[in-house]
Amino acid sequence: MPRARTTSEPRLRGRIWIEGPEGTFLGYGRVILLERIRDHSSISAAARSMSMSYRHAWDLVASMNRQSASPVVQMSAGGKGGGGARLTAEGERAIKTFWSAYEDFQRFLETRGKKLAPRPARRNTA
Amino acid sequence: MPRARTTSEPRLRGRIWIEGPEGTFLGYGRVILLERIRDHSSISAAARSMSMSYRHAWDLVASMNRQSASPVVQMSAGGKGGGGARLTAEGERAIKTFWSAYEDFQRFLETRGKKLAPRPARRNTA
DNA sequence: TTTCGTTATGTTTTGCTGTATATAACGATA
DNA sequence: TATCGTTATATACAGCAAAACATAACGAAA
Repeated sequence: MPRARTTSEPRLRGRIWIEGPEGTFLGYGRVILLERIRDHSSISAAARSMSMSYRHAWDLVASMNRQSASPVVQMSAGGKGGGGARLTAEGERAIKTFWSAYEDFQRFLETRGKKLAPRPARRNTA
Repeated sequence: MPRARTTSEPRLRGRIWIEGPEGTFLGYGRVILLERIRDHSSISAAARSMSMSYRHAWDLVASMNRQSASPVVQMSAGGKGGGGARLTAEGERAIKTFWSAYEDFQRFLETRGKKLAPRPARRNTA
């Protein structure tokens, strides 16, 4: 018995990201992380809030900092509360820059998706 | 010693694909595969030509066929030459549909990428 | 009926990405 | 100086997607 054929209106989807010399510099997940860091003033708290391992979050921040002209997150270890992290002005700009492009992209997907050639109605084979 | 900071003009990049009920229906790799199948009249030859495992290629074709109103590739096992595969008219249309959206997307990336806020020249800290 | 290269399909292995775990360094404050 | 929760970093583990490997089914033609 042949596998069932399941069709539906095809939908155009996609992703965008901003590349730096190491590969990805800013993407959807990284920007969410930056926002959480801004809100929690802590990489570990930000990671916890989105069920991401601290290790992974730290690596992402390090990658972004390396590829940015000036750091997007400023960290400090030790001291009151054990330390913390702070989103820099450059980080704020990075967030704005990405969301702006992201919104334009969503609009592109929406409008271009409507132009996908619709399949013709199935001809009667009887 | 801190890690080297390596910056460069940020570049906007991305991917698009057409989704069906199972997830991806058509993407860049799948379309290349369809073109190779058309050119070689064989799934295995197409897979070889792009260093893809036959198993993987077959799975992709099966996925596309399941999600299309009518199959994009017609296969036959046995017979002269062992059998083969043939791109259908629906498959031809799928290729055209994807490349058309893909080209528009590349244009979007190009034009929108230019609008990425350029970083200000580094201020002299001396 | 044997041969041939393909389609068809199951099983095993590999490689990558992120998670989990552990430990040291840090530094303001009590 | 002892404490505390964070940053910093190494190493081991897990999950998943693709690759690799193995084999059966197929059917035209010799």
